[in-house]
Amino acid sequence: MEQLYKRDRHYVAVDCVIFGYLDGDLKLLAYPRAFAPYEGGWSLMGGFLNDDENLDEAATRVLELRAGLSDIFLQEVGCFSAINRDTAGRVVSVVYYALVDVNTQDASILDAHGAQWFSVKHLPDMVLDHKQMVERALIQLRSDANERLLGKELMPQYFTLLQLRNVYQAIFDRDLELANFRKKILSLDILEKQDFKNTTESRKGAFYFAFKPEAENRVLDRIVKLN
Amino acid sequence: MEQLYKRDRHYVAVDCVIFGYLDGDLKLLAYPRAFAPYEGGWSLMGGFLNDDENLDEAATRVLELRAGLSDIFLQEVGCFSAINRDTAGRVVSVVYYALVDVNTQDASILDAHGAQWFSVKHLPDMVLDHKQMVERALIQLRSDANERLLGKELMPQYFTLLQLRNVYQAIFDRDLELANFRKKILSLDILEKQDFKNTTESRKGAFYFAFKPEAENRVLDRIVKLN
DNA sequence: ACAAAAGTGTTAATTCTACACCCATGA
DNA sequence: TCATGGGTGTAGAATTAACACTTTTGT
Repeated sequence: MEQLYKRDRHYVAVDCVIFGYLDGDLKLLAYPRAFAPYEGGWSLMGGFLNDDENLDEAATRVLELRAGLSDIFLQEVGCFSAINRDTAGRVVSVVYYALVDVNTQDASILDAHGAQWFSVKHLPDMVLDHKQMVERALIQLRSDANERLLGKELMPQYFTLLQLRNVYQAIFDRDLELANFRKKILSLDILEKQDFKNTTESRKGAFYFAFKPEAENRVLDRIVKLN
Repeated sequence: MEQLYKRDRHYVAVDCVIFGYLDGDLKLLAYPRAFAPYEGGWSLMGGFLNDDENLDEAATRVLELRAGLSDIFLQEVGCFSAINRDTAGRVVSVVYYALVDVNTQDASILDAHGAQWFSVKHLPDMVLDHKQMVERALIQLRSDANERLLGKELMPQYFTLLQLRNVYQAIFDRDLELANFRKKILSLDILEKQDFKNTTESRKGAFYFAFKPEAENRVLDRIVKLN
């Protein structure tokens, strides 16, 4: 082994881009930074990597302990490592995005930290390079959503196809024909129709669907066509 | 700022999955590890991150100084951070893949390190978690190649459409109809036909093409259909 | 009965696929 | 002229896109 002790060591952080779905569009959860410099500036939830955990575990811990979000879908986005990206010292940050169902999470713990949801279409100014992190996370999310049928994580266990379409519209920020979206999604053979309906949004009622457990992570060719 | 000095610090490494195209298939460049443990085991080219460089710079430096490869296309793949992934200590590794044109690189410096090209279809056993790194890099490469028209980096400046198809066949490890590939690629409006031909591979000669400089990084919907 | 959302059907346009076929050239 | 890739054309299948239409049910 090369002599490790002669090498530079670095602070390694994780920063979490927390996405949620609310009121028809995709939201980012941002926190007012609790310490100087830039105290009070909008910031991602983050924390430092410890010796006794890997990066996934660190991100999970940060979300659970510091944001009160548990059992969350997490996906690595990439590293931000510019030398002066953090004014307080050299920190290599690994960005994750998280998808949370806004309704099943405890709002009080978010309020306690002063957290706020922002539409990704109107992001606030953010501390350090956090806005670039959000932008890269969004690109990654779209790419993933195109080949994986996400949405499970943003929605309740049972949902209607209209609700799923609305989530996809929010993720891609574009209109998707409902009739065609239905046919496309159903042809993927990934959802299971339930025998009960959601009647809160219409007289007729829309059948609920749920993800087939096995099919959850199947890689698909393409869900929404770009261009 | 939180008190950085109370946090754990970590060795951060970059490991480079070097892909090349040769004899009709995609190759990986592997090196015999020069130090214990696992001395002599096949390994990726890697190195540690210094305080005065970012990760891209570290990867570039490693390729240049240690592998003799300059002016190389590099793409981040992701982090490997399992606590015991490196038996000599806790090292967080960031994986990159590199695409190199085998013919324009100096073979002697590779030989000097005992480097060898392996077909990605028959990878050797590798040290630590390097084989998983290669597998993730390959997934990333395929995904990128599908939306970016890579190949520029694996081939000479001027190339025929047959050569480009052969590279794509190697990347995706599957046959692609030449006639349909031609039409698809040309419809993307990304290549510029030259007015001279390659006559080494046929009597008739095939026109050379080159990438349009502006279009280089355009994001495309999909180049090869999966399934 | 009617309004409103759920869900189905239909058609045209586009893209994919699999071939057949013609072209240019050196030997 | 013939063998060999280079390059084009085309027909059928599959997918996509746009929009019309039918169904259900609370009021």
